[in-house]
Amino acid sequence: MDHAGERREPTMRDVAALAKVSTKTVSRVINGLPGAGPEVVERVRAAARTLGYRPNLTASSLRRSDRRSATIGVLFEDLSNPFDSALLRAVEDRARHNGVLVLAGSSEDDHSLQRELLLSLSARRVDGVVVMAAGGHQDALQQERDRGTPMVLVDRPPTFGGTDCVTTTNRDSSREAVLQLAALGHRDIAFLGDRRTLWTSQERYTGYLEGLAQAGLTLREELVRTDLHGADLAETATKELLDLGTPPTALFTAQNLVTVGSMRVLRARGLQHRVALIGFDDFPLADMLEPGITVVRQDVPGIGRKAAELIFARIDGDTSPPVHAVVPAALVRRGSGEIAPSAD
Amino acid sequence: MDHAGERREPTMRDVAALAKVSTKTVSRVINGLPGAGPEVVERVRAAARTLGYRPNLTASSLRRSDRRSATIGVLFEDLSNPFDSALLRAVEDRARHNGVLVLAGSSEDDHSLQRELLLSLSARRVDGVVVMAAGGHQDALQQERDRGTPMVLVDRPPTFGGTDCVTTTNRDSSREAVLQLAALGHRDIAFLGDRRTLWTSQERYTGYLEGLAQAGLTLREELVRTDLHGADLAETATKELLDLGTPPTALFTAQNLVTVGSMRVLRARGLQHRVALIGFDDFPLADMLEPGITVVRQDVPGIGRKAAELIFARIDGDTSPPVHAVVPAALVRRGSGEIAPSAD
DNA sequence: GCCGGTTACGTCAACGTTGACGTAGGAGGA
DNA sequence: TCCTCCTACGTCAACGTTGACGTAACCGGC
Repeated sequence: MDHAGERREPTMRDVAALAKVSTKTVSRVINGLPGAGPEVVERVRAAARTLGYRPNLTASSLRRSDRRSATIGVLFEDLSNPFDSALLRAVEDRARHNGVLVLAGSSEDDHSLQRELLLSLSARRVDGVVVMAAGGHQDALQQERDRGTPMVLVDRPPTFGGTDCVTTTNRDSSREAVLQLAALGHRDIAFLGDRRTLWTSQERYTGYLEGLAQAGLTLREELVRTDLHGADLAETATKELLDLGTPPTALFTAQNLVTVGSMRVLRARGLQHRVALIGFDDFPLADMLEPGITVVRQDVPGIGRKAAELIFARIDGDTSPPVHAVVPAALVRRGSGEIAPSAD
Repeated sequence: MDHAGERREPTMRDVAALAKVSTKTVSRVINGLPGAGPEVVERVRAAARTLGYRPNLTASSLRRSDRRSATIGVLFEDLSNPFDSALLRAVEDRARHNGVLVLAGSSEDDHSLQRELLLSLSARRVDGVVVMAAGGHQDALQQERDRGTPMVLVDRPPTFGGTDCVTTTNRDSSREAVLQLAALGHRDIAFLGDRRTLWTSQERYTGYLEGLAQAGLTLREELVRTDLHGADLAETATKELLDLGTPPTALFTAQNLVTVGSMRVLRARGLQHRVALIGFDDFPLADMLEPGITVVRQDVPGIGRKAAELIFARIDGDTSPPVHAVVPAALVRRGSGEIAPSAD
């Protein structure tokens, strides 16, 4: 069954020898090109089958004129994050449809790691990359872009020009969330956000400010907590907020894991029915909690589809001006965002 | 900034010309091999920098004797499933550590799609593959294995010999779950499982049977529902079970999405505090529900690490006998599995 | 019978890189 | 002084494949 035998992999030459034709003819048959008679085709196919021949795409793409590797790179922050993995899946589906495979990596929001991964992708001559840009400078991204690699940024726009990008309605949806809380009578609405270096965090914060302003509320600086990377930091920050003399009556948590962290604290203190909560980013089972968690839901498959569409268009030579596609998010009301301020 | 100019990518030849050395010397410098004087090294580095040279790994691995592509393939069922994506991340971390990139694909539990993806990986000459075998026959997997591609199966063992594999304690943990329910006094314990073609489903079902037997309970065939692929089918099945003349007082849901489906129905009927529930596979926020969901938790990072460890050992030439590693799962008690049968 | 066109092949070089091997020059030892 | 060994390069071919181009055989039409 399993032979550890170190035999060479069969090549076109081997197939050609067995079928008594030239390698060029084998190439024609394998690639389904015309110029081979029916019986020769059958002979070559049979030879390939008996030898267990597999075409070598790396050799092929090295030689071919189009130089395609039929592979794209995907560089997200953390592939185990549900947002990232849903996005990956959407891109992958579209890629498969084009006969393209996906090289996937997690940058952990570290731009030096992102740079390394980008170089690795570049060394493998991927046809294009879909990137969730790490915070901080984007020199490596720009450099790669400038070398001519088709590139689409998702979730966060580039700090340099000339590159397609797909984001969601971060600011507008955040404003909407805050306005909804204000409409219920909340005056002390806290903002809990991820790293300030992230564009999405900034946008959502701006939306928060706009919401407050539009509702005629004044900003209480001490209700703003940022740089909460991960649920643990969010928990700590939420506790601090609730321990304030005049604690917030509503929380706007501007990221996935931050929402989870805040939820944990509210539940631990039995406040989940008293303090309103709206989170940015949906997550599984948000509807099954008590109360259900009101969230701003991004259209993740939509974003992924759009990003894939753009990257493949660019790969196919589309040279139209760069696009910044904005895929709308929607407020999903489930209860936690519909709690009015308590009367005490 | 962005020049669409169709200029050729610089190669070693270009660098060599600029640095006034031979391509072989450039190769030595790029690969950090000895045999180049310090000032030549500097000259070559400078030339590479000015030209924006990037080594071409495909050409390199074509020519090199070890033939490594520094790439492995990962073929899971659905990369957007939290179990799969956590596994992917664990494998990816270990791969990165070895300077290896990951080509990821979703087989959707369709063995003909899996075959196609496997051929794609093979054409790219990946150094090895980590596969969650699709249900049904595994001819394509075996064929690939027999060609000498290092392979590790995760979650489900191979139906053929000679291949490493990493699974969890499906049967033992399922038995333990059922015994816990029986110990609380439950006599009508339902089994809800995924596709019967899946080895994990079969194992968990066997564990369920063993649990019943060990507790001295007799199997009620009508309490067994299988082939529930996805939360929707699970919902329907759960409703049917609850509508029986003598409905079950406890549910053992043998997969992720099945658990979610059952939970939805229990909540919709207000039974979440009356009908006991233990699920196989943990999921995010299971602890924050009311009641918390008792689950059998697999050690996903552990499984991923082990799988990665095995595949890289094989790639590095380890020829010891094939291993079937079993990573223990643990019962996590959160409430839903600790509900005693109601007295009516 | 001859000519132009088409079909079905084959030959050859090249894609970018590296292994095998060659060589010039200097260092070091007897 | 001569020989050996080492260092720092260079030359060449080959990895598996395909683009460009060559060619022999055949077909149809006049």
